[in-house]
Amino acid sequence: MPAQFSNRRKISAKAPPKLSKKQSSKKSIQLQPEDAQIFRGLVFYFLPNNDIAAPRRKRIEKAQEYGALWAREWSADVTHVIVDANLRMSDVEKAIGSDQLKPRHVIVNEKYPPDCIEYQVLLPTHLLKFQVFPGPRRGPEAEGQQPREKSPKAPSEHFNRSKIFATAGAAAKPDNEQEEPAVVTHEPASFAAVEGFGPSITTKKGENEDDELDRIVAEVQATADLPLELEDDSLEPSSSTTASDSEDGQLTRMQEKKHKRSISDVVDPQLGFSCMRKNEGTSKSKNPNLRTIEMLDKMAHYYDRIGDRWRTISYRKAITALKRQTDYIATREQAIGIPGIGERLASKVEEIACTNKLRRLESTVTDPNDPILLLFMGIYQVGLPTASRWIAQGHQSLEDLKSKADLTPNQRIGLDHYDDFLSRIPRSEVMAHADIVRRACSNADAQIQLVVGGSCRRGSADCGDIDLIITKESASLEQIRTILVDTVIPQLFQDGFLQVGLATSRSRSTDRGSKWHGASALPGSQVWRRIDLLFVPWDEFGAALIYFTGNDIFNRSIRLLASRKKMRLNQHGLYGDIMRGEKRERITQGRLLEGRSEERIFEILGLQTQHHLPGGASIRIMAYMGISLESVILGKLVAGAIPRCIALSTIQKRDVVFHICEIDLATEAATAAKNQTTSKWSKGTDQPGLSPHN
DNA sequence: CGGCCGTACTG
DNA sequence: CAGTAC
DNA sequence: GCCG
Repeated sequence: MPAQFSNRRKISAKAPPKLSKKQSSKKSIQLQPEDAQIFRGLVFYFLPNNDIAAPRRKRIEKAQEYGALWAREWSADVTHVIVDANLRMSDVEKAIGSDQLKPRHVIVNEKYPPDCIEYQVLLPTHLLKFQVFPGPRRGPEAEGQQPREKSPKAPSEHFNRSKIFATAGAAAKPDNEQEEPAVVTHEPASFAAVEGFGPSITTKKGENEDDELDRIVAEVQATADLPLELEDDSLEPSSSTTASDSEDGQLTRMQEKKHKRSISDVVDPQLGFSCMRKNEGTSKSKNPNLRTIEMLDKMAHYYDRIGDRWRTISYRKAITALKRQTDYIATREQAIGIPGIGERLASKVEEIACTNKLRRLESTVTDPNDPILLLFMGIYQVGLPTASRWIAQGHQSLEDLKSKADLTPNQRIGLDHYDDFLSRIPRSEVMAHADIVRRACSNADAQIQLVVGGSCRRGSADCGDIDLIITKESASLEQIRTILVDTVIPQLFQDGFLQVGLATSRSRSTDRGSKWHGASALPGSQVWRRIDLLFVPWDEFGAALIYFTGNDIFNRSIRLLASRKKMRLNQHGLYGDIMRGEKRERITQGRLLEGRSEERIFEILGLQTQHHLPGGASIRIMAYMGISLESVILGKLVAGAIPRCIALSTIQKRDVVFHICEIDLATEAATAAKNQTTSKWSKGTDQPGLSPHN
């Protein structure tokens, strides 16, 4: 549905017929001279979005004079939401729908346009004066909230002194500091934190689950100082200093009293949990660093937009690291200890903590093409080069692209389903899609196995797309692909489930195709979802699981780790005896070390997964980034799917987080024997790869 | 200072 | 090959 | 951007 715009320039100059009908504006708008049109290319959506009230009408007209388009209805083209002063963030969400609000949307109050006009420039949008305040009773730390200004100095000094034994409790709150409510939430929040990961995971949590969680967390605390060293630390020997330094900063008050270097020195049962339930639908993330993360995220997007790949990665790494901090990071010293955060980022973290803004960021927003670039890059199959080219060609809106730009077929589809592909998919819907595909697979071949990968497998409450890993015991890629391509996929098209194929390895070599990217829609739904199928030969299942589960940051880390160990990791397997040339370029293909077992691959890489504890229990560790597999297991644990769980905890080593699930071996063995074939967890979220390895 | 994952698909 | 995506 |  095309948006309705009201702007004389647009209508008269280009006169697309479809836009003309809403041209009810009584008096025509007097456009300012071209070079004064600071809003050119921007699309404003006002709230309330009408010109009934005289002052607002005035503002709207003014904005249009300076080149803005007024979106009469909400649409994908909207770049800015201009909110009346008496409205709050909650009103915005209510009016537009929080699922429609994307990070790329600039939300500012009514003062923004006139101020910009006054200074004849697009002002930074995050300035306090332009901010729309959070709704009533939303938690004092709700995003966009302004923490009280604090002295930049005080926290730093505090930290210098208490570095060694900085516990979270002490660290987060210098004495002279009034308690930041968000920080205090630690305890209660950490319990609630894990909620939402139950097997059914919808959005609501039952109280019984909370109770379960309480119990489990209590147990973790009870057993948290088991003597245990997972020192192997494949990375480097000198690690212990840096590692413990950074980890010390993350200890919770629970461990305050411990002095020995027992597990409690490195284990924080809450660590990592914090990122498990990020963006959980309505309930906001409780991460105390949310504000900082948002700012850094904007910087990352900025660098992405200007094509600075490596800075983008650095920022994203820092964000990942920050996300799993349970404490508010307010100072350079504190931040610099975190792996992935160096001096420069640490300074920025402190700046954000102290001033609640980032000067560097404000100096970036001024390019008027920025919002358009962002808009265009949101299209599936459109990156920076393409987006820039289009802008250079004069395209200003999605409408322009639709009618005038030359698009590849896939880009056309991406454009037609712009909102669909950019919206998040609730976990429950991901499962529903997976179930449909699974059923179709079963009909074709009962032995086919299907695992949901991607962020879903990492435990996210919602996902950007649907990743399905498809394999079959003892089957080759060719066999699996044949079943899918010849039978399952055609059937799913016929059922009306699959809508289109986007990357299907049809044109090229028919032999080695291993992926199928397309779009699907639930019966009765008009919403198209991006769905990726990965065909995996049985022997490569483990490697494929890693590839398709890790986020890209995790995959890069673990592959880098492999290459440092003269190995190579890809979606097919882990290879050894790799010879690399001058610039790390590969000389030899290497020989296959392991491909089938996810756990074995971790083990070979030195990310040991099995440890034995005194008392006959053992723990199994999977090393996914931040959030993991174990989050899924954890959900199952909560539901009692795994009996006799002794404890759960998490350890961070550099930039890898280990989630630990301690399980009573005897019970585990008995259970495993009983359900021989995975049936226990093979419902969607889970996979054989996690079963005790044999 | 130089490296920063390794691969598949499209045009 | 470049561009895009995972 | 970070890291060695």
